[in-house]
Amino acid sequence: MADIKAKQVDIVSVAKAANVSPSTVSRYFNHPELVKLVTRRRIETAVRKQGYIRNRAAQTIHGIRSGTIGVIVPTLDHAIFAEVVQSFSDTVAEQGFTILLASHGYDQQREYAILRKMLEHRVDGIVLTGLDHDDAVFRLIDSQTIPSILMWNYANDARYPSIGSDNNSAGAMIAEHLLSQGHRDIACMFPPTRGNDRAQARFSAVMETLTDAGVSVPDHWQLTTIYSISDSKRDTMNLLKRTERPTAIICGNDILATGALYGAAAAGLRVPDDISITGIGDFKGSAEIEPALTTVRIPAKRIGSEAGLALSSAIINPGSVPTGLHCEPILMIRSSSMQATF
Amino acid sequence: MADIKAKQVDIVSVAKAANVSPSTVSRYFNHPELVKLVTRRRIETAVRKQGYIRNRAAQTIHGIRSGTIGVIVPTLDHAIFAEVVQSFSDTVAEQGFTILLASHGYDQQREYAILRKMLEHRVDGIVLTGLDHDDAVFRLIDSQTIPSILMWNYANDARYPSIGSDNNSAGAMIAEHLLSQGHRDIACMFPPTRGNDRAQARFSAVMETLTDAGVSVPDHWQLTTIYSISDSKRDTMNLLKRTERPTAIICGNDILATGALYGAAAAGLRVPDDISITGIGDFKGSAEIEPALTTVRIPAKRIGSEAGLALSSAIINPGSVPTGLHCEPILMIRSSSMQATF
DNA sequence: AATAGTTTTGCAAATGTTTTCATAAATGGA
DNA sequence: TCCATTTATGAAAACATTTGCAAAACTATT
Repeated sequence: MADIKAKQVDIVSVAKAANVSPSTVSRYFNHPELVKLVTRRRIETAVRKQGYIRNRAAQTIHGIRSGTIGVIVPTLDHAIFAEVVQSFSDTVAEQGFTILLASHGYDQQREYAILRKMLEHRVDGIVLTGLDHDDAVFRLIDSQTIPSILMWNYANDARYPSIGSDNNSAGAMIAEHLLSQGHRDIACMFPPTRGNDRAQARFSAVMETLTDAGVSVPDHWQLTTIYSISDSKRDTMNLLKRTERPTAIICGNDILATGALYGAAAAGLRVPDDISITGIGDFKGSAEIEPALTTVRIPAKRIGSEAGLALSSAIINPGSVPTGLHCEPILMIRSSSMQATF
Repeated sequence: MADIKAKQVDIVSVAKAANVSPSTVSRYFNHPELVKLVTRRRIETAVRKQGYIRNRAAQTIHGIRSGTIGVIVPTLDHAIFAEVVQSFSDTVAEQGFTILLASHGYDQQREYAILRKMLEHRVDGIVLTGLDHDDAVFRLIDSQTIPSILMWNYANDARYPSIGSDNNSAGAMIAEHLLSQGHRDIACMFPPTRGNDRAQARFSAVMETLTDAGVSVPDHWQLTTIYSISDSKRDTMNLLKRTERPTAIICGNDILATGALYGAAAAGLRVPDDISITGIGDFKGSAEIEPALTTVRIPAKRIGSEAGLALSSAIINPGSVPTGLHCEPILMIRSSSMQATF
C-alpha cells in the first residue's frame, strides 16, 4: 500500500486533536498544575492516541537543559572503567540525565574531537577520566559554561574538581603493608608509565615508600610489563628462575598480579608461603582467585556514584561548582601475602 | 567581578563578525563548496576567534539527523557487555555517531522508560541487547521510523534484525565436544534461566544434545547457581563431595566455570585429569586461568562492530532495513577438558 | 560594452518548542 | 447581579538553525 502520510506528530497536531492551543499542550508537560483537570484529560488522550513523543532538541534550543552528560573514557574494555561508568550512569539517571559515552583509546587528539562533538550536542556537563589531558581540552571546557569533573583519580591540585582515588596513597599503602610484614627483598612489576599518570603515581609512591624504609629495589627486579596476564606470567617465571628470589612482588594492578600468581605456580612456588604477591585495583574476581589476592581497592562504584551526584547537582544549581572528593583506596589483605620468612 | 556578559556565540554573531549573512555561515558548514574561498576564510577566522560550536539541537529540529544512537544494555558490569558496547561505539564513531548509553538492570519497565527518553532525544537508531523485550518496547519502536537492531543474540525469527550468536549453537557445541571426548556422566551448572533467554537457550540446547546422544543428567547433577564465582565454587564442592562424581561439568558461562575450577581444586581434584570443566563465553582471562578454560567464544568484538556497521548503514540509507547476521560462536578447546577416562 | 550564463550571497520562511503577556472564563463576596 | 479576583487559555515572539528562492556579483562571450 502507498506510504501512509505519516505526518510527524508534533505539539501542534496534539493541540489540534485536543482542541487547545500548542501553548496549553506545552504547559501540560511543563507546568501541569496550571492547566485545568478536564483539559489535561483531553490532552492526555490526544497524546496517547497520536503516540506523541516530546522533542528535546526543540526544547534545548530554548536554553533548556539537554538532559545529557558527556562521559569520555579511555576504553570500556577494562572492567574497572565499565564499573565506574555503570555506577555513574545509574546515579545521574535518577536525576533524569542520560549519558553520551565515547572512548578515545588513550589518544589525546581523539579526546579533543570527542569533546567538541559532545559540546555540539549541548551536553549539560562533562566527565573526563583521569587527571591528565591535552591543554586544548581544558581550554575548550574553560570556554564553556558547563560544569565538568575529572573522575577516577584524585588530586587536590587538579585542573578541575577530581573525584577518585589518590594513586599515591594506593601505592604507599601496599608498600607499607609488605614492609610491615617484614619483607625487604621486594620486586616490582608495573605497566609502562609513559602517558599513564595512574601507573606513574603508583609506581613512584611504592618506590618512595620502600626507599624511605631503607629498602632498595635492584634494577633487575624492576619489571615493566604490559597489561596482560600472559605477559606478566612469563615475566614472573623469568624473574623467579634466577637464583636470588624476592620474598614479595608488588604488581601495579590486579591483572599483572593475576599473571604473577600463575607464574609463581608454574615456577613451582607456593603463594604466599614462598612468595607474597600483591595487586592494586581489586578487580572483579581478585577476591575469588586462588589464593585470594591481597590488593588495594579502588572503590569504582563509589567513585562513579559520587561523581554522578556531584556533577548532577552542579548542573541543577547553576553557578555552583562541583567539589572534588577523595575516595580513599582500601587495603584488602587476603591470602596472597603474609609475613616474610627469614 | 561582575559576570562577563558571555553573549552566547551563535551563527549570527559569527556572521556579523565575518560580515556575511547567517545563511552563508550555515552553508560554510554544510555545503562549503557553495561558498567562495575568500568568504570561507573570513568565516573560518570568525569561528576561531569566537570559539563557535555548532548547535546540533537546532539542526535536529530541521529533520537533520541527530548523530546519536541509543544503546540499551542490561548492565555494563559484565565485562562481556562492556566489550560489545566498546566495539559498537568505536565502529559507529567512525561514521560520526555518538552513543547515548543506558542500562536497565534487567528491569523491563525501566527499559521502556529509557527507550522513551532516547526517542525524545531523537536518536537516529536504537540497539537493544538480547531478543526478549517487553511488547510495549517493540510497539514503541514500531511506531517510529528509525531502524533498530537486537544485539548479542541471534535468531532468524527475532522481532527485529538480530546480530549476535545463537546460544543454542553454543550450548550444542560444548555438549558435543564433551560427548565426543567420551563423557557420559555429565553435570550441568546454569544460572537461573527465568527472564534470561540466553541462559535458557544454552541450557536447553545442552540438555537436548545430551538426550539425543542417550545421555541423561540426573536431577541432583543439574545445578542452578547465580552468577558468582564464590557461589559456583561452593556448589561445585558440594557436588563433588558425593560419592558418585560426574566426569565433566558443563557450566552456563565462564564465571560459573571459573568458580567450578576453584571448587574442584579445593576438593582435591585435578582438572582435567579427574574432571573436565567447560564454560561458555570466553571471557577475558579464561584463556589464562590455570588450567586454561575450554569454552565457547561469543565473539563480542565482532558482534559489536557488525552491529555498528549494520545500524549505521541503515541510518545513512533511509528506507533500507538492517539485516541480521549470525556471528558464529567458536569452540575454544583448552586444557580444562580432555578425554574421559574409564 | 552589452549580453548571457554562472557563481555567490542574502532574505524570509520554516522547524518544534517555550514563555511572556494579554485576554477570557470562572469564582467569590457584597 | 455586579465587580473584583483568581484561574485558565491563546497569540505571538523567541530560540538557533536550514533552505528555497531571488537578487547580486562576477565571468565569459561576442
